[in-house]
Amino acid sequence: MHNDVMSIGQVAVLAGVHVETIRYYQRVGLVGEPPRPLGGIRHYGETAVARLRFIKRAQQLGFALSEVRNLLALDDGQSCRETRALAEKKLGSIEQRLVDLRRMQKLLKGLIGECDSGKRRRSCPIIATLTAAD
Amino acid sequence: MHNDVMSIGQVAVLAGVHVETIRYYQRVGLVGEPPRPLGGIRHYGETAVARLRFIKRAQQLGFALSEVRNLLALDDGQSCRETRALAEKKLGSIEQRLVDLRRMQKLLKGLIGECDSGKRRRSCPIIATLTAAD
DNA sequence: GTACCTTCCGTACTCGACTACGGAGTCAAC
DNA sequence: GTTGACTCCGTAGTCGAGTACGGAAGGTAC
Repeated sequence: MHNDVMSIGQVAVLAGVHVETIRYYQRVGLVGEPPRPLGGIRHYGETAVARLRFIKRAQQLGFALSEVRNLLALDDGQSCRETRALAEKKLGSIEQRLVDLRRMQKLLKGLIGECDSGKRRRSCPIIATLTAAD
Repeated sequence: MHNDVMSIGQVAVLAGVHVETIRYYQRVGLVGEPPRPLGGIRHYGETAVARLRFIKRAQQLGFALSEVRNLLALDDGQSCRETRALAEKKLGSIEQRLVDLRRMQKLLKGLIGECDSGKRRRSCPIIATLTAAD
């Protein structure tokens, strides 16, 4: 370990992803494939692990792979303004999603509360709301 | 309109969905297909519109079609307890999603703030964080 | 009666991020 | 020298909720 002659399986373990995921990233060009030494097995280094971790972290922040691709292009760390712009765009979409989810949460909570209050004896308020003519 | 001899297109307009969506729901058994009068065109009634609206409303509350299917089975409005249980389960998953998104929001905000503070001159804090060895 | 719109029906495709499968080759251990 | 694990590679399938396509038949307006 910690050298430059790792197999794809070792890289996968270190990066915390499945081998198939690495292959998939290679297919879509998110990570490169090291040359294959004459019909042998490809050797990977620490940088491969680092790149995979980068991808996984970005995903955890909510970035899609297509966006991660852009982030990787800014990997030199010199283009802070572009990176910041991507982050702000993502933050905006997350906040929109939060708004939507909070609305759903509120509605559902209200409906569940109505069930509890037992005002409408005859029919379930949730079903009644879903069925409402308007 | 407002009768029981509507075409699928009229139903679609009234329910606010695409014709293809109705067909799709028919395929997956979410809504039924009225009989086809001898090679002619199927007639739909108000109940079809109501059912589609029910589905759309449930979706807006965050229910997946597979869950809507369960809700539809409780459509008599008599099984308030089961309905309530489904709503609470959904509420729970929405709240989990809210937790996740708030975490992302916080992290992203922090990173963007670091960009602004300009503490780290040399490299973009966002990239640096994504790249971090640990 | 014909041009045009809609319906009917089946099949296939979309997106995103993988996961599964299968056969062949490679490598290390025993 | 063979077993068994791992790698390589291509193709195909998964999930959810539709969307697209295309040909045939039904219905309507002029």
